[in-house]
Amino acid sequence: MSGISDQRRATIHDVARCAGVSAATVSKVLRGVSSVRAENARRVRDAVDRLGYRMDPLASGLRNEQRRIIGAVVPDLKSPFFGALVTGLESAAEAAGYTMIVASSRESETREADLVARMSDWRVAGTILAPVRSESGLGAQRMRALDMHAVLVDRASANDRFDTVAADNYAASCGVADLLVGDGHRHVLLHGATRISKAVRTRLEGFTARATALDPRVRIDTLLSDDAVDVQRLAISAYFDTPKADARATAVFSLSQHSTLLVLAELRRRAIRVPDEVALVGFDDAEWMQTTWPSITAVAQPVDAIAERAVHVLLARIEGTTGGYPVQHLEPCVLHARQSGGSADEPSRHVGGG
Amino acid sequence: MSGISDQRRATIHDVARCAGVSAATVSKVLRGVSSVRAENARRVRDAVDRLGYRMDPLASGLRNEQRRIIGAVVPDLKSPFFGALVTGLESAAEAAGYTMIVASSRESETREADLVARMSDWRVAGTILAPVRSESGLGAQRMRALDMHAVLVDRASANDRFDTVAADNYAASCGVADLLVGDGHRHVLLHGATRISKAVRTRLEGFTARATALDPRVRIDTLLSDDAVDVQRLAISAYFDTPKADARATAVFSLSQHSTLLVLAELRRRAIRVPDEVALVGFDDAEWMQTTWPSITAVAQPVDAIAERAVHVLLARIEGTTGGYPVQHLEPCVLHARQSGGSADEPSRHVGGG
DNA sequence: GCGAGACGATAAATCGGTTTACAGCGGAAG
DNA sequence: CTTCCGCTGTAAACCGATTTATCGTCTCGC
Repeated sequence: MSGISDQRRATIHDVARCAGVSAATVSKVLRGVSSVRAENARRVRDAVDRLGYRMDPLASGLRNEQRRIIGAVVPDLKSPFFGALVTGLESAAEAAGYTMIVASSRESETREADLVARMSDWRVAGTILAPVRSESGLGAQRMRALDMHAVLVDRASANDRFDTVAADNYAASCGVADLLVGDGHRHVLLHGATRISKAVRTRLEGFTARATALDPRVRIDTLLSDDAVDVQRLAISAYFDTPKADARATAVFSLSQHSTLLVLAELRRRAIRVPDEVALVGFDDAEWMQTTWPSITAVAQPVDAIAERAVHVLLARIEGTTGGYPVQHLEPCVLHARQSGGSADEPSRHVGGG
Repeated sequence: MSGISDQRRATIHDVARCAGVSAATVSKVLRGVSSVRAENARRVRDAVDRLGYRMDPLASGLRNEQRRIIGAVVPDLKSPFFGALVTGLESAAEAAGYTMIVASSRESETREADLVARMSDWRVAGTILAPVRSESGLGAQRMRALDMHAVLVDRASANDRFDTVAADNYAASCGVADLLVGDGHRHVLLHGATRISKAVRTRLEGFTARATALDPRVRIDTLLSDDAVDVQRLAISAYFDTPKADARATAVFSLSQHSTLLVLAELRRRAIRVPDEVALVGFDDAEWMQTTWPSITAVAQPVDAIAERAVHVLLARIEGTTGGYPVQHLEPCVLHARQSGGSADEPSRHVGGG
């Protein structure tokens, strides 16, 4: 409050006095507990309106062991993926009457562990953690030690202590294999430009397994690194430098958004026609991929579904309605077939799920 | 807490008992107040370590009028700009010993006003609002009514009640005019694809004023709309359809990131060479703009500077070290001259500031 | 008419800290 | 020797809600 207008906020006692009842009665009315005479309830509501009373959510939770707060820790708020995730989490939490506290670990595991501890300081009812590395990283360890309610999201697979929610990377990559191999490609380049997280590894495995199953003769090259952009660019360039056309892939499956961008730029610079000479399918969709020309065929992660599922699973744990062992949830991705993938006119379709 | 391990968290009273002093003394030690004998301070710190005590930030603030919390309300967490902004705000707030509570208004003004009120419920020390529309929108009105400490960022210009912090859109656009007109362009298309916010209008005005000042004969076309993508695409296409080459612009200044993408895609589809036939400069930089080919000349907004400034200005108000009228802060942008702008070999340079 | 039970309301305890008012103590000044 | 002051430390009040224990009242059944 900025000094000038010096009227204190109304407290529950002010409301009680104004309505001629006790604070306990006001509390009951406000939280919808029965056992209040209709007449008194009305007077309380009148007083609330007249005084413009609003409950202090902090004081409200003070006496309870847990507060109606859900913590969220994500590695990076700049990325549209986590931005969308947080937005979804916020909606779902709000719908359930919880406030969200968001913090970014900025891809640092020690910071992640700190933030988890800070969430515990706030006596959050539960925490949703998108780990920097994996389900067994520092943050998850800390949560285990602090015996917190939590759900691991995105960069996490099955865990023996916490529920997990993630995109079905494996199935989605199988879907990409179906598309490319089904389209006649027998030589594919898998390109990964980010740190090799569990998610990226799973994508690689899914594609390889399915492609090999479809046709054992399929040839798969891989180009993985998390070097600087220039180095990676050179690597891609070198790959496509090969004189014999049959020595290089006819399709690229890029395993992350960043990777898609890099490959695309390099193909353009070399004036390789997409998809005629080389088809391109990317993991992780982005708005610009519909807008470029050619538009980019990509796997869209079900970020809203992940967010909603994560909150629901967490709330179930908090309320104790689920018991027993933790569950691994996989949400189906959607493959948006656009121009760069080759075979056009194919509708978007769901791939995988669990 | 998940039930099994049933040891309550240590409270300040536990620490006091363990150290053989009173809770008040522990409180003093913890908050670095002097007037505690060195011997006692040591014993308190020992007890804190032994018990693993951590303060409850909620209970801590309960007695004070304000709590060490800063609220942030942004229109959209999915956008990298606001994601980066929030990350910066979080860092700065944390460095000052505050916790941040972030909420997304999802481009809705009524929701914005709701969130502001909710921040006030939390007794935040101050709020940083990136308004959906402008400095006179519903959120700012509510903050005024609630007499809150606040700073408006990004989509806001001078306000008679709150300090504001934003990128220096005007000066940056002047810089773009310098670049393009200086490069010989005498016919420029200004393209805006998003809702016409105050920021976009300012960019337009800055460019027009400077370009006209440099050479009164400069011709400026404008294409502004917030229609659906397809409609906009058609509009751009139509613009470049003109048969006479001298009837169309030789350079495009796109006023938002989305707009840059749209224009770029359309130029590509029509196989118009960038920058040879048409130069392109965009407002708002993105990672992909360095990676595409040609790379995109763009104005980078000083998001970290904005965040840091916003927090510092807010803290100054909270602590009452600034008085008098609110101040409008403009942070200088950086123009990254890359390939699409034409004249290469020019280093990035700061444009504007205040 | 009386005890039991249901119902509504409230005073008081509680949560975990901070702040205030005051007390004890030792040294310096008068 | 007394007084006064500054320095430490503590008990108690306080913040704004929830929850508990208690109490009065009314009704019902016997």
